[in-house]
Amino acid sequence: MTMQQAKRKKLESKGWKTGTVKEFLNLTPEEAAYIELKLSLSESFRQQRRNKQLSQVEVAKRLKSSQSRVAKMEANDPSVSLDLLVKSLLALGVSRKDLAKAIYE
Amino acid sequence: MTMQQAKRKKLESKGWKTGTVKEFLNLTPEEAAYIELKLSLSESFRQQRRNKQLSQVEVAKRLKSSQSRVAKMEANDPSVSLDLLVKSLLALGVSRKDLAKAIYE
DNA sequence: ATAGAATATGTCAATTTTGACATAATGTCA
DNA sequence: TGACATTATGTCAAAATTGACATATTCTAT
Repeated sequence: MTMQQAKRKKLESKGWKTGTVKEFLNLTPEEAAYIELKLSLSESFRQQRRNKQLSQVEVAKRLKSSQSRVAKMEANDPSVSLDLLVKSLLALGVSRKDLAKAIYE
Repeated sequence: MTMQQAKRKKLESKGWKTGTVKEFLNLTPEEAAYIELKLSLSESFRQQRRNKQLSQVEVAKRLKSSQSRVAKMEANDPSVSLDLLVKSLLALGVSRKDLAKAIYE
């Protein structure tokens, strides 16, 4: 399985249906970068939450959000903004440095 | 002039009126981090545009946005999202690596 | 000083994102 | 198995963000 196929599968498995975001392989570089960026943050967020042994309900309370929105953040749902992901990571205590790290990989 | 005073002035001079974002010095660490983050991206954006010798009108065309919105991005207006800033930077050709760099400083 | 370019600011309807809710699906453990 | 916790998915009204427009202000030449 190539790297591109892996990424594609990862996206398709979530809200980013093939038809919605067009074909992943056809995305312009910046579109692709944006989506991958969100994916990275989404994964970082779940990781942070799990490291802290918190349920989605508990995290939601901290963020003054809801369990369903937290689930969507972690599912990389298209309705979730970068703003929300970044604010949430910061709220979980992630430093700006770690954020930068999460963004670049 | 302390560092905090400098930052405060920078924020107050723009849309982030003292009453709106409360007192800068009273912000929680994550609120402060979020605002500073946007400020960094906003500055990076202007820098990118100037390096490319583009007017706001020209950049707006590339981004399929408007001059006024570009001005607001650079003014770090509260109505501008992280999403917009990040998408715009990517559209100007900034790599994910450089983005991470811009975020951490 | 004055024209014209560039940038800033205010407003608004349309679009997007939000928390919340209901409910379904999955996981866990006795 | 079955109760119970956790996570996922769909929907929606409220809130936030958007591009666009008008207009004001600032900058840059001559």
